[in-house]
Amino acid sequence: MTVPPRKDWPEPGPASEGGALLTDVIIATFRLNARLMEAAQDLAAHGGLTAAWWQVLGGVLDEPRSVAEVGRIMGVSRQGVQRVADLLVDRGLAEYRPNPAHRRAKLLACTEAGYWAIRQISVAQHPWADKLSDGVDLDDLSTTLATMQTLITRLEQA
Amino acid sequence: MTVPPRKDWPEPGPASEGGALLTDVIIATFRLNARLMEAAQDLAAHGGLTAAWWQVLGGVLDEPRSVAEVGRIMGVSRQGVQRVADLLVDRGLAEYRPNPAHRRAKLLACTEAGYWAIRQISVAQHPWADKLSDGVDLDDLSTTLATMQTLITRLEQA
DNA sequence: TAGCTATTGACAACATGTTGTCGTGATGAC
DNA sequence: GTCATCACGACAACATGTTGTCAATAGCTA
Repeated sequence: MTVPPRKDWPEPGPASEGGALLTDVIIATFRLNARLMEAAQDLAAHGGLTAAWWQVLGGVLDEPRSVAEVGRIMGVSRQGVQRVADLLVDRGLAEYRPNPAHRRAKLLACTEAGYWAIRQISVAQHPWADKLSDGVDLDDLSTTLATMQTLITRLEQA
Repeated sequence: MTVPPRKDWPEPGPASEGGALLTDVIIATFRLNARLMEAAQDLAAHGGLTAAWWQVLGGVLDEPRSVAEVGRIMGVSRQGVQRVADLLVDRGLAEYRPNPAHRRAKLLACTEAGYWAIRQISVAQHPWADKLSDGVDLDDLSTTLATMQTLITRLEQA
């Protein structure tokens, strides 16, 4: 899924100065998210994956998990994870293993081919992240992170 | 489309300090985007719209535009806009008008019902934006906006 | 043990958005 | 004026993710 940039988000300018600034931050968030998802697609392609496959495979890198568990971790419905997981198993990037704790809920595990694909991606990702952040003021980056997390916390409380 | 929060985005930590901070900013961007989209859905519901409908309708608030033009403005394929536009016309929130410059490419225009729906949304949106930004340091918000825009610019250049 | 409840996977329907193809209409070069 | 090219809408196929429903399974409680 791709979230496109919103040029004409219909904002009848909020009264407060903060509200006005926030509006621009919201628009920037949408645009930045779209660009980052594009970049994620490009990076994932280095391992022969899509961003969605990368995400699911990333959820079982450290240890095998049930499909529903991966869904919970990522905040996605288990049905969506299920479809991707079946595709990954189809292509040999992951496999289902018997779950000693639950007969029906098999465990999804990353195969050697899966780890290889992830490794290919990280090789491309490393310089990408360094290059993107190069020259950006560290304090500014910290402030940005803290502010975004403040907004996230407020939105999640409601 | 909803972009879910990534708890386990597979990052083999970049070497530079900036790269590491950037990784957290990226994760925060995904989470914030997801929360904002949820909020947009809630706000849009106040006008009986979905976020996608709101977005398309917002693209023709100031003046009628062809479907392809709206798609370009929003960075979405014209086919996606077309589907939503047909739905909006179906429900009387928008209408097609003859295009003097192109016989086939009708102009999508907002109807009175459409403007009313948008108005309903803005009534709910106004206090929402003020409340979300209330108490957040204005300088921090400015820094956040500038930093995000820097990242966007870099990503769009490549 | 028996039964209730929550979790899980399977399946279907749908929403949103993308890409590809095709025919029509507009535009510019000659 | 004619023709090549491009823009646009229509249609189909597909990708991704959601919700709803159902049956099987685990776990808890009486």
